[in-house]
Amino acid sequence: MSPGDEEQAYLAAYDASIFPRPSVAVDVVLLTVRNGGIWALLARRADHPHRGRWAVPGSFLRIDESLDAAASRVLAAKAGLADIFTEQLYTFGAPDRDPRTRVVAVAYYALVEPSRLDRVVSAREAVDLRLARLSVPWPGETGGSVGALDDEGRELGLAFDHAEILGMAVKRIRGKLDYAPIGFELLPDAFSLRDLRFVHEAILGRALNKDSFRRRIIDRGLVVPTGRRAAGVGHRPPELYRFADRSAT
Amino acid sequence: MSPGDEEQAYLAAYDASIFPRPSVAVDVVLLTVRNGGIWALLARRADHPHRGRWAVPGSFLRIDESLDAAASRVLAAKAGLADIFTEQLYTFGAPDRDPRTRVVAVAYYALVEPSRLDRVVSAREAVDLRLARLSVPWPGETGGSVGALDDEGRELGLAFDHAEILGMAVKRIRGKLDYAPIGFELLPDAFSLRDLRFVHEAILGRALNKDSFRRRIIDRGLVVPTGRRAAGVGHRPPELYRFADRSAT
DNA sequence: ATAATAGTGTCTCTCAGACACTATACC
DNA sequence: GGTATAGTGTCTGAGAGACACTATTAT
Repeated sequence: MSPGDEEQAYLAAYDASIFPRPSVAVDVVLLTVRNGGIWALLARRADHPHRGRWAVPGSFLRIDESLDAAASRVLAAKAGLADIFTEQLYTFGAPDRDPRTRVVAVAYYALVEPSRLDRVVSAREAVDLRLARLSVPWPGETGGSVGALDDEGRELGLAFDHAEILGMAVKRIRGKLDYAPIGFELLPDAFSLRDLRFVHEAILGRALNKDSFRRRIIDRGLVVPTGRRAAGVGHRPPELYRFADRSAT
Repeated sequence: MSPGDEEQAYLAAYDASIFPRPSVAVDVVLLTVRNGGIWALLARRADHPHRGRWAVPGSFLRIDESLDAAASRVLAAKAGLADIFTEQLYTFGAPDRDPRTRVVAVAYYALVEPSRLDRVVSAREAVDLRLARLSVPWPGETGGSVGALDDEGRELGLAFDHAEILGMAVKRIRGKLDYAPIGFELLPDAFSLRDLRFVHEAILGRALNKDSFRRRIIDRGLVVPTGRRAAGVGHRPPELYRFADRSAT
């Protein structure tokens, strides 16, 4: 028996069903920034458990699908979105996080420009799918649970451990903002430096110095002026910039 | 039927077995720093697949065990270690990463002072369990695969996607080093600033400025002098410091 | 003209790197 | 005393915050 045959025989005899297996779900925190805050797409649960509560969109992982592919599938199915910045966030695996059965949830986060979401949310009746403003009760990158608010500023009931998942997403983008060009994912192709600063301020939850922000962004070569200016803004119109391809850096 | 009863009935009727489920494994990259390099604990695989190749220690997740608990269990079982700094790293889920069956691997990394590992590795015959120096072919936080070397500097064959898992661990600790006190996890209770700098240099893979490193560490209040000095070093003995409890900051 | 924001120039403060200099143990 | 490293003092340059000042458009 050659080593290759031996390995083939081993694999053929391997019984994958001897250990009880958890289910694996992929949940995607779709984030955007508008009105000075961070907003997340949430779906109202139609079924038990946690029926009527609001949940981060997700799906069980298919048996021949990569984790990244599952995240893309969730974004396409729940929000009709493709080509979105998406990154793995953290994996949640407390034994009792889902009362049905053991579910290990691989969480992702995705960033999208708000105008691409307006269509998504208005297409539904905004009853079972909505954008909710996040309320972050901790400063900086402390971490912890994060709530979601309805239009009147009341806390929405969140399903499972999704307050923790939202908290991890906020912590992550706050941490990445300083060294990764993620602000651009939340803006249209052309934007003023003021727009970009507002995005950063919303994510960080604090005001930034106007002048040093401008200099930092320009000095790092992250943006390129387009030569166009915004119009009809009621004051001196700002130069519009676009994200500089990182290959230029 | 009250809402509570209805939920109970739903959960009782829920059949968790209708979807095929992947296996979930927890792999732990146990890292230490010595001789100017980063070293990882690797186990030689006794069985197919990848028999004879070197793998990051791991185990299948038990059905009632949290992910963190599984990581601790792996450290206790494979290295006899408890109370080690451990943190979730990334989840690897390519459909073909294990030829036996679909396995989603939740990777952790752990940091330990090298003297605590000498016992572990010498207890075995160093045939099926060893520390291997990592060879990192990329600068900074670029990311990518990382190899492991034997005592003669030859590449060890790694199992599965474990070169990628090692790479993610190195990328993570390089990124965390600047803002998190992880260097102390790799040193005994009392250490000189020179020792600490060598740990940082080994992790980052580049030399650091002696003077500014000293000032940065002291000015941030991360360390407290013990009043003791190292002895028998052949030159002026350095002050020994200990890690300052972060509550003091 | 006025309001409002865009955008520039300059000063200061902090921090990292560089480097010179002194200190101290072991040989 | 020589050697090797510990530890301090000082200069310089880069970058952030603060602030004053000019520029430009809508009303």
